Amino acid sequence: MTAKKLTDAEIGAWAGTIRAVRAALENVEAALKARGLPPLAWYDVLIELRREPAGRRRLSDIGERVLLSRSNVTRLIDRLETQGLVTREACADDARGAFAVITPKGRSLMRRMWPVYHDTLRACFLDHLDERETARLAELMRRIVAANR
Amino acid sequence: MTAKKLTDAEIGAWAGTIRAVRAALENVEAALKARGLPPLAWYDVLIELRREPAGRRRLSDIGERVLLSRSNVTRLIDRLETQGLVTREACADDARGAFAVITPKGRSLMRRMWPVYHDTLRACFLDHLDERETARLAELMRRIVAANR
DNA sequence: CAAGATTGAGGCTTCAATCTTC
DNA sequence: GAAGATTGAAGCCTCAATCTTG
Repeated sequence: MTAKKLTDAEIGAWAGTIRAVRAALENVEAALKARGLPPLAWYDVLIELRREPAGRRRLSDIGERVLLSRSNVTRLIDRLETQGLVTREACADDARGAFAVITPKGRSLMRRMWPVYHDTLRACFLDHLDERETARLAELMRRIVAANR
Repeated sequence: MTAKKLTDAEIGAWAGTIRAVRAALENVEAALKARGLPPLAWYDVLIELRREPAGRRRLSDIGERVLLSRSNVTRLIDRLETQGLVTREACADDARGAFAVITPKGRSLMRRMWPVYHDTLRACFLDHLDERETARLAELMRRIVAANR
């Protein structure tokens, strides 16, 4: 029978990371809402579309790439489509598939959301790390993500 | 007009941290579910009750302390109460308030959940950091959390 | 009026079932 | 049969309104 104990540093690393991410995300969501802007999850989808030269991506791709809410992509795209931020396009090679394509209105929304996202993320997270810590944190988290595949 | 750019390291630190936390949490939830155990949020509440000598805490306290889902505590406690994991108790000093009290069944559930939580957390997160990295990560995240108050 | 807690409504997520196409 | 996507049902979260007590 093993003890299954964690050290104080381990508890601090895990609980602290969760709390820090949550606090930053909550502040970003609050800042967006205060300006009448939609949730961060919308930005998260739109940016993945905008990364592509054609401004579009398969729905199945989106679910894998997105940072938040791996949830039902179909209905998330439904909501963006209702707002005119994306359109759906049939897929030529694979008739099962569908593309989501970012619209000019979608690109315009991103330009309004970015400053809010950027400023809040700096104030609530990035500004509290120096350059070396930022680089180390990135390396370390990349390692963990890579191990979880 | 400012550029509002982030460095690659900053993007990596932020996106990487979110992805790492999400991956670890998803793996923990999956491991619990695979063994027929309830979601981590339940453990998260129970442990806050068990920390107290009397095994109880005011509902308003719980919302502030819990790691995940700061959401509607009333209904979360409702679910735990339905399963016999906690009971509600009136508050003597303040008739507005209510306590949630962990039951023996609640303590027993925690003992079954902990090994799964522990092992998965190690495998998906903690084992990929050495001792120095763990300590630094804890310190750094503590700093960010403290700044967000 | 403020704080602690509960409730109803609406929105989002999750899960399983389904449909089409590969 | 497997993969991409959609749908219905059920559960959970969020928000505002409410009730009670300080």
